[in-house]
Amino acid sequence: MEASKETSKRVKANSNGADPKKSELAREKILQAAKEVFSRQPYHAASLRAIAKQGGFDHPLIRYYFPTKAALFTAVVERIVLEFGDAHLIWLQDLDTLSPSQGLGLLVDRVLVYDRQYPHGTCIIMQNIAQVDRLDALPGYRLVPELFARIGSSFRKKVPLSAPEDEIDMFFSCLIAAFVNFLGAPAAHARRMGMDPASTEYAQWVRKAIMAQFVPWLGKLALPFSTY
Amino acid sequence: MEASKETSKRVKANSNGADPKKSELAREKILQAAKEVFSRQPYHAASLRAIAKQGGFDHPLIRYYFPTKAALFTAVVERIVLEFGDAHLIWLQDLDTLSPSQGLGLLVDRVLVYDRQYPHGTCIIMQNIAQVDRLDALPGYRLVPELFARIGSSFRKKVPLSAPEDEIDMFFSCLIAAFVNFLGAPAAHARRMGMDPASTEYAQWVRKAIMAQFVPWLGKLALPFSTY
DNA sequence: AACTGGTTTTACCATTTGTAAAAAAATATT
DNA sequence: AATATTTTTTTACAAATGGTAAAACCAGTT
Repeated sequence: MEASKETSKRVKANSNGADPKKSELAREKILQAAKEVFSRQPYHAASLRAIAKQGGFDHPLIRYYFPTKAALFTAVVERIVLEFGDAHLIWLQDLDTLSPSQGLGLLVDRVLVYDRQYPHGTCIIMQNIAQVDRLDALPGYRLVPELFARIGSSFRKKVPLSAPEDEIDMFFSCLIAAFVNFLGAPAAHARRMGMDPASTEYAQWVRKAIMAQFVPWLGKLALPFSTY
Repeated sequence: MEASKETSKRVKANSNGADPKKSELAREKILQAAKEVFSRQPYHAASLRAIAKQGGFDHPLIRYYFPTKAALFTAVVERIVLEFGDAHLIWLQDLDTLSPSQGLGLLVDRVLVYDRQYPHGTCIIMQNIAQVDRLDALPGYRLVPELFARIGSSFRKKVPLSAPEDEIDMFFSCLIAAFVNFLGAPAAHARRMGMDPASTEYAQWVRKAIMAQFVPWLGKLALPFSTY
């Protein structure tokens, strides 16, 4: 019997006494393969067969766990948005006591470490970001702007700045755009300087670039009477 | 008889006495429709039929002027790269006598005016930039990194700075990335602030954002003994 | 050993895609 | 006006895609 509803299958797998490993593992295997492929190609260019080949299974297996391609992509986006949703809270911890340079440096380091471990998130976002004005063509992708909005309000809360709200929003927009750009399309920038997009050399380049762009600006936004 | 070679048709159209308008106009009409569609969708998601519908003709007409979809996309990319290749020389004129703030301001204004008149270039670049590590899948797209490299060396020549070459390259990479990002995917950023991506309000936002990010940095890179 | 449930594969379908050739229409040439 | 040439449309096709159903497989249970 096939899993028509999102949860019914998992419930079933859990309910039949034995460990739910088999089904859960297969679902995970599919999600992982999809993540891989969707991070290399935009939604419409990625095919279910390519995902199946990537994961070493046959493409109708996908349908057993996800009713449509749209549902699979949505699940992938949900996953990475959840991961970012947890991670960004940690990224922003304990920055308020630091100087602009120290604080932003710590933030960048945290993001870079995260991106090394989970490199797919930014890539999937970047692959499809130019299509955000057609959200109907990108199932589930509306979660991405929503995520950015949430990270934005976290940022405003956890990094209190004295500047007017507009300017802080602008700063944040540019910062997150830079991260998505440099981490989500590393080849576009690394190749220009003859670097390997996956190298630590490039990661250090990104660090330096973001610091150079944003530290002076952040300094201007920071509380003038704050004691670092 | 069909135009197999790129130029043979045009030559023929020119050679038969009368004005070459008909053929040239049709070719232009197709290129224009393709530009429109390719600026809304990445290469693989855009179909020849969608382009034909956009231009109000039947899709096999495309093949009469362009042997394949790849050739059409290449022609579009060649076109926008040529346009940028002319335009960027003007953008960079007479900046060297200005202060970082004045010079960058003028540059940004020039780019914004250009982008308002030719909004497709940055969009087409942005739609496909995340696939730049698979140039075999994007016919003609290699011209884009090549263009960026050329603009980069123009920048270094026309805007002489005292900083080490690495830093200037880094500055330029970030600047062009910001332009491509903000102008090539305007909806992604404008919507976040509740703006219309095509509005002058958003254009002014982009101006302010780029100035805030890059003026202080440029100040550090500028010749310390230069007289503005 | 036979059965039962969940899981995976095989085979297939309708649609869309890029491409192709031939027919039709429009234009130019004599 | 009749013919030749160029341009456009009609029609068709093979490949790839998302989706579907049925068969095969596999693990426990009886």
